[in-house]
Amino acid sequence: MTAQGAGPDLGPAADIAYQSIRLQILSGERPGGEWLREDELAAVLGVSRTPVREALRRLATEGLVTHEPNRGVQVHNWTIEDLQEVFGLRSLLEPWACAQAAARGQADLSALQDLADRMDATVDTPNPDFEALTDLNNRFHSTILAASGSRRVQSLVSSMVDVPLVWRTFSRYSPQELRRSLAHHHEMIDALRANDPAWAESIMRAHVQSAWTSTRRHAEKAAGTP
Amino acid sequence: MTAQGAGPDLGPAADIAYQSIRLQILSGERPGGEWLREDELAAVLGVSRTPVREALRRLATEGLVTHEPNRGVQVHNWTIEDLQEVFGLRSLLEPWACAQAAARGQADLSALQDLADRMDATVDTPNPDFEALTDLNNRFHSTILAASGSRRVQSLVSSMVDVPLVWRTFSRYSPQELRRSLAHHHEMIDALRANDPAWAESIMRAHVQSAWTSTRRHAEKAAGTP
DNA sequence: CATCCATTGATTCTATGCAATCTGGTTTCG
DNA sequence: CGAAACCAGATTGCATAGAATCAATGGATG
Repeated sequence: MTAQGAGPDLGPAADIAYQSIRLQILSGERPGGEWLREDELAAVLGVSRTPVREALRRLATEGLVTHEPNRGVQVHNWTIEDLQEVFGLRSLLEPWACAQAAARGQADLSALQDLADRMDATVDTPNPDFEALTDLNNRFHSTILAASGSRRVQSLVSSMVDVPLVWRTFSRYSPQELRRSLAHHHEMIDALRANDPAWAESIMRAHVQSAWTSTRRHAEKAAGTP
Repeated sequence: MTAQGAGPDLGPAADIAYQSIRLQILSGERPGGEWLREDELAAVLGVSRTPVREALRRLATEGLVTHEPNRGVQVHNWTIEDLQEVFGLRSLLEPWACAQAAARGQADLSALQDLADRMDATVDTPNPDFEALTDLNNRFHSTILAASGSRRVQSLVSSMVDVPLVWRTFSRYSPQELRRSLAHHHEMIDALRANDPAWAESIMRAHVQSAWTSTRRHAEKAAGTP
């Protein structure tokens, strides 16, 4: 379960629809290109079409699905160019947010430390739980974004961070990449504690860039063998 | 009339509702803090509540209104901190997009030249039409964003650029600021023509930052005398 | 007199029915 | 035989009615 940081603030039924459809897409249950019919989703989820429509519109603004007027919505087909675009923006926004957080000095360092430690512990098991790892990672990044003091950048990034979740799963990381990623987290905490914006920004950028390299390699390999 | 670059892709009624409500907010007809009742808007606009709801949800994601569950939506009250946040993000995203456009070299230079020239002509009249100027300016920035090749950054910025329109009106610019702003536009075209990403990025950042300084001065003065 | 609770009014949220629109296949005409 | 018009099916878009929820008011009670 990927606990989302920014609550959708919708009604109960619309919230159910949003969360369920989003999860079905992220889990790969609804592959790219598939048409999402309002009727079918409403029946499956046990709600009416109205909240389903709201959820779909929201997912469209987040880029998870594309909405064609009078046609319907289909789940977005992710190309390498899409991933490059998303990581390009993340590598711009997240470092900036991290620098802001360092400058303000209001980051919840103990929470970050806790999350980083728990990620260490999760990796140090025989069969790491990559879902739990992803969840902890999301919460780590969310906490930093929250500390930036900009609600806008928070919602902007959080709508992008889980988008390539199908690709950027930790299970594809090499042990070396995994260790490096966790080390980045600890270094970020140190940079924040030192109130050093430049440091915080740099290490976050390195973090995102390295993730992009891993993801690209994975995506290119997958594109070669469809 | 502020022609929006990215079409909302909604139905006819929902589109009408979106455009109308958005304009009423931007024009100041609906002041900050006012509650937007679905019934009243539907009656005024001559459509049903359903498309009005869609429009409101969209405006909420764009930050023009805030949506409180089971309470309704009210138009956002803009603080100086909000403006700072928006300009901070613009000064991050727009220069990046400009650099991307310069690197790709696919910008529609003739269109940009035309827009910049028309802005010059508009300013060179006895009583400049500031609305037309704002429209041309929006289209100039939109064109550059489109040339960046990233649809995401395009929609991200376009949802922020017209937000503080009540504040960032050219009518508050001094003649010197106005000339400088127009000069920036021409310099951007030169940088794009030279395929010089660093130059393009720098001049765009200067452009946004100078706009922020003008806006801040105006906003602070207005805050002092409510 | 202050506080708590119930009731009321207004508004959003959900459900459902109808109209508008698009796709695909069939027919008809040149 | 090819192409354009057309009809049928399905799906979205819109409208409206009922259900759920919240703030506010008034009265009862300690």
